Amino acid sequence: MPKLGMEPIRKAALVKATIAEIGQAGTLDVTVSQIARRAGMSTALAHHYFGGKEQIFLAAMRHVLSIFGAEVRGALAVSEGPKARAEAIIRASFTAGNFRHDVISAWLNFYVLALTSPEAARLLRVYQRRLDSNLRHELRQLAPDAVDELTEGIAALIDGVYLRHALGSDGPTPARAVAPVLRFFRLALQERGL
Amino acid sequence: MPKLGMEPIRKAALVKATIAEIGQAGTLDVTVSQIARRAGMSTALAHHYFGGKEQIFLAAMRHVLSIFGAEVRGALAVSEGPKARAEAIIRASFTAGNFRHDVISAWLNFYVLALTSPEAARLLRVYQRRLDSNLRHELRQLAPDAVDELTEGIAALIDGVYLRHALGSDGPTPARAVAPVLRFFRLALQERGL
DNA sequence: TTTTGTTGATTGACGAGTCAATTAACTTCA
DNA sequence: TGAAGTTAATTGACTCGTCAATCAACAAAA
Repeated sequence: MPKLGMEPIRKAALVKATIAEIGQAGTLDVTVSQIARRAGMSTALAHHYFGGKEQIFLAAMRHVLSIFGAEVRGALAVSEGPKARAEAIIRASFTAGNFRHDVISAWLNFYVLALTSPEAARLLRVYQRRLDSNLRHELRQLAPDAVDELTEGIAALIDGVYLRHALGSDGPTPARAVAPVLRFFRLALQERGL
Repeated sequence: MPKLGMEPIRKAALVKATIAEIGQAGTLDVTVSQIARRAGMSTALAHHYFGGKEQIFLAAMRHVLSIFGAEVRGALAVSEGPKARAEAIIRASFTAGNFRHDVISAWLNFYVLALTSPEAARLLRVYQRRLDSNLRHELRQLAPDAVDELTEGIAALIDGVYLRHALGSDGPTPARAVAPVLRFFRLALQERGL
């Protein structure tokens, strides 16, 4: 049975299983053995590859973050002009994928983890900064004198709307979620005659 | 030691200890015995009064929520006119108390818990609805045709800004946090010539 | 003496991490 | 080519710790 080159395959399977398991449990309170079982291997092997539970979680979070980053880059690649590009960034935060139950679970638990795990806090800051600087780059070209305000407002709105929809009683509705953010953005531009 | 009428005192002590303990741990992963010890009693007694761990947490959350509700009512009581009252509601979400480390911790963990505990989800919805209807009541008098948009935007902005400041690298700064929300509010009014 | 308050001790379950041992695939060199 | 040696993959069984919950029993008040 032992084939060579299994490491990346197994690691990927564990990451995927971790996200699924956290999604199903709604908590970080999932056992290594649950994760390992879902990924089709023994607990010992999970430990062998990742070293410990927290490192499994962090790998899973890095994965979610990297997908998100790719989506943003993808959206930017096909958008021209600062206004369209800013809107693309906003939209990327509200794709259907980001509203999958397990992804929501991962995000919320990630926030909590960031309260205590320095490594998680670092990762989170990377995400925040990237969103910030992406937005800022476009907004500077639209309203140089109000970049800070606008960036702060839009970034916060994104997080807030996401949170409300993720936790809302009526399930997540990606399409409806973007609306308020875009409205704010356009209102702000309009006010400046753009 | 056994004095009568201990129940409310013990319960209050446990609630307070729970919040403190969650704050220190940053997680809901605190043991009943840690809580009980901090509250100055045995684990058995904690179980005796609350029945179980989850019920202790929920009591703690109800407490945080009720304090928050009281603050909003207090702020409303001294504000006249829809504009001032709306601003009062906004400001109430950003009092120093809400940015205490342990309260932040409680909130984030509460969000996570709401993903799986129906009772927690119910409580959360109570909070969300109250904020919504409070805002809506004032906004209707300012801009009847845009109540929905405005309420949604402001509520989301409150949550988002709170989240960002709670998790931001530079510690929470209540004063700076309100600014973007008030800015948005005033901008929206101004746009409507109010 | 019944009710309320209180605890130490115990139980039963579960979980993270470790280890020794097994298997298969690759490598080397006689 | 094929025997001997090396390394990656993999696991079952085990350790050690922890924790929620229960219980039997004691103390004080009413």
